[in-house]
Amino acid sequence: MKRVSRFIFASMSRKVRVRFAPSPTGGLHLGGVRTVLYNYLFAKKYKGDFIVRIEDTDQSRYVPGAEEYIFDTLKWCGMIPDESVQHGGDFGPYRQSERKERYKQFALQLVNDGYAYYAFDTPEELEKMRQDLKTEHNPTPQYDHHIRMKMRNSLTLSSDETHKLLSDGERFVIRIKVPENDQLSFTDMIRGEVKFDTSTVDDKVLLKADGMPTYHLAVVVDDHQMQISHSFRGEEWLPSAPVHILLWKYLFGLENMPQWAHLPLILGPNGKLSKRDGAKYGFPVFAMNWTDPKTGETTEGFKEKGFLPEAFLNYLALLGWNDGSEQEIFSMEDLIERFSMERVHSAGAKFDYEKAKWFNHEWIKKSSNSFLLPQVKTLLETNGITIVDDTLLEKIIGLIKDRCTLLPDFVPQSSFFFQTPATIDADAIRPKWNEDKKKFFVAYSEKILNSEWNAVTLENMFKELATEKNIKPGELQLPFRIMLVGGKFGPPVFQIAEVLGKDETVKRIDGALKIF
RNA sequence: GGCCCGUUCGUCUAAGGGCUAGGACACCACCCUUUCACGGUGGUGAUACGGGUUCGAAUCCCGUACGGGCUACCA
Repeated sequence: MKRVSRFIFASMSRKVRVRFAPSPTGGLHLGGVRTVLYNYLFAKKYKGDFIVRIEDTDQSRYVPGAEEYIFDTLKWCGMIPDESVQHGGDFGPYRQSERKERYKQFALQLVNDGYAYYAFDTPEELEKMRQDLKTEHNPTPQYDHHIRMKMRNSLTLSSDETHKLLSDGERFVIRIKVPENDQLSFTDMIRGEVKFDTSTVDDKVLLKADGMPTYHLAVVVDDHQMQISHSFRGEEWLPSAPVHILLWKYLFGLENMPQWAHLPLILGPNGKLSKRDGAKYGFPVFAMNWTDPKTGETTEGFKEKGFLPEAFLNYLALLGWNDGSEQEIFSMEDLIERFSMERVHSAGAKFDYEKAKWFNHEWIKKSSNSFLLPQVKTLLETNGITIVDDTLLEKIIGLIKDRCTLLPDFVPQSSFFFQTPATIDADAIRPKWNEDKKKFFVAYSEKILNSEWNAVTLENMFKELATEKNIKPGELQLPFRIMLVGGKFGPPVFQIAEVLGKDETVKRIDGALKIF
């Protein structure tokens, strides 16, 4: 493992302020949630601010409901922003579409300083350029220093022509003028020094024809104005880092640039984890259910699948990070205490649904019955089981939680406590069933009618009677279970009887005896 | 194609030059349990390859291979 950031913390003099900057274009997937988590942990660890900024500069990709969804997800995860569209703060607005004018002003400043230029090329002209220059060795020609002087922009046009086009209202963009032979580098908190040769960097658009900034301009301006100290984002942003370095240099000074960490990607079973393939993988990719407002199609989320947020985040935290010990179960408090960016792995990690489920199982087992109660209760009620006695349900939860990996498992594991089993797995008993056993149960159900009602007594009476009748108690337990539960599963059978109560137990024995 | 990032059991990972390469998930076996689980014990299983440097390399350097990302007026 490469560890690089010792000196970064030494130089961490300013207040820690980090931001999660999602684009509201759909559901929040695994990778996004982990990015939030690392931001959140880092902020809380250093008593800093966690900011959520909505990056909605692409109006064509605006999806209604997506912004709300993001905040709902954060709430479910228990990661509450200190500043955001919903939480206020001194550095707003926190929606980039509402900061439009600021970006333009900086773009114009760059033009004036000679670091950027107006470009009037139409989409058709750009397409033509790409087609004309395309070769086997260069399948995707870039708008860069090689060709900028052959295009229609303020570098090739005279000052008068440029002004005329501008005053005529001709559509234009502003592009950064990337220098030709510059070596750029920065120290990534996870990867160490990363170098770039500016000759391979293209003249990215900074301000679009609709007046909106692109990500490149907006992120730099906002990170500066919001006084962001550390900037964490996915590895897919690494190639555009040189553009951002240049902008920091031109606009606000390299010394004010946040420390960067480019997080490794989370991969699916066959490489890149894609939002669309959620159903195909057989496991969710979104944190919560997401319904596409256009198609009406719903993609299942971890929440609805039955994950506890604690477990979901615990697993995500470990996907690319560990504290060096062999501990795997971490609460949010633990994570805040132990987290460090320098121990984040640099390689991508494949998402393992089996392990995710294991974490959930662990969290269910370690959660108190009362903590689980409201969630299980809701689940049962949506499945048509009315809960009248919370104390009883709590007891039942304690009996069955070892057997539940996902929250919905509580339904089949507990429904027989509330309803007479709809089906009885009689086939499991019939082969070994006989008249003696039947007589045993007739006698047993009579005997327990007058008995003290607890698991221990029930079990003792069961064994005594079996011995009396010369039958091995073990051979009778499975039939008894089937009578009460309907199948071969569930907690110890006498505990089930205890919870069921005298009347119901006797009733189920009688009912089953008619079928066998 | 170019640029950037990466590479330890199937998967997530530990090991900051000195090891029988450790743990977890999954899998298998056994124990516990006359249900299903939990739990316990054990097992299968990895340093991509080739060169250096060194007494000694998973670890440092170079190359190769492979994987991933980026290459939009998307983020």
